[in-house]
Amino acid sequence: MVISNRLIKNALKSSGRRATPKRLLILDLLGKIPGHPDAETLFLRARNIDPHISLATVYRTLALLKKEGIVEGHRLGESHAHYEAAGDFPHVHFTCLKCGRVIEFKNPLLGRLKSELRRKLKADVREFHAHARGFCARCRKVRH
Amino acid sequence: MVISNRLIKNALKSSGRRATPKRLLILDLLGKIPGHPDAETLFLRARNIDPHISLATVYRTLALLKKEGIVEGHRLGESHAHYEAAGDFPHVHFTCLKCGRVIEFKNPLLGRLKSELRRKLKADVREFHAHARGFCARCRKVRH
DNA sequence: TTAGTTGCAAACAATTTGCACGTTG
DNA sequence: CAACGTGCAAATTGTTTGCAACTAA
Repeated sequence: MVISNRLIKNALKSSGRRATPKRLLILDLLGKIPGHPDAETLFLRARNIDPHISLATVYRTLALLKKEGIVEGHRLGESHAHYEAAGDFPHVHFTCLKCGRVIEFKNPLLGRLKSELRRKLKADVREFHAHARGFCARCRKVRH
Repeated sequence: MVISNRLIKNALKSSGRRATPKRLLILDLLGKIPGHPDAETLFLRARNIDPHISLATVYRTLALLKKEGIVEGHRLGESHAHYEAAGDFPHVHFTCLKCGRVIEFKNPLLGRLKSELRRKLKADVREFHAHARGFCARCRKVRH
């Protein structure tokens, strides 16, 4: 999910925010790093390009982009959050308890579930996310 | 979701763990406290009954019960975890961003999604949880 | 020019851990 | 008695914040 810079600039500008190089960099990395990087990973990767960027800026940017609905944060592991560009086809995140890899599972049932939720609860659903944990096909066999 | 003490005792004993009064107390409270209490709430409630219990014990017990598959922990808000007895009919947790209340939404699509996941990924799915955030029917009208 | 942004270090909140003592089987 | 459980305080982890300096519109 890569997001065009112009779209972002407008989204930010319209709420009085600035599209600074650091913000664009973080967003760019979010589109380029495969999987679902956490704040630390984004920070390290960003520092290769902009050596003076701070972890605080990464967190502040992620918080901002989340508020704008441009990125989503999920707690895939136990402790810290992982981020991804929003707007992709709805999917379940499956985390393997042994090897740790995250598999995205796309399925139309998710979209249906979301609309059911909207309809039955008469709620304005802003975020929707499903997450599963277990042992992936590979690891379930070799689990000591 | 109340869980019988005998079941627990056996589950714990079989893995070399002891069914201590403190552990049974916490489990009992998990069944009795409505909604999805967090560790702090459980701790305060437990202290009314067993004044010497510590927060560390609550956390250690929750971790243990989670490993045994007896309770589930979810990150409903942003920061800390909420807990509930496991094994209930699968449901979505909807959190209202304004009033904060949590609504459980039961729907058969969830069960179907879980089996699809199992089947397509050939994975051993241990936990499955869906979570939504937004504005509930009441709050969406009055959102200033 | 001025409101918005950033780095740095300190603050925070939730959770975990080391250790000495208590408890259970 | 041997292994497990617990309280306490200290440590850790992930994230947020105050503030002075900086920068984009």
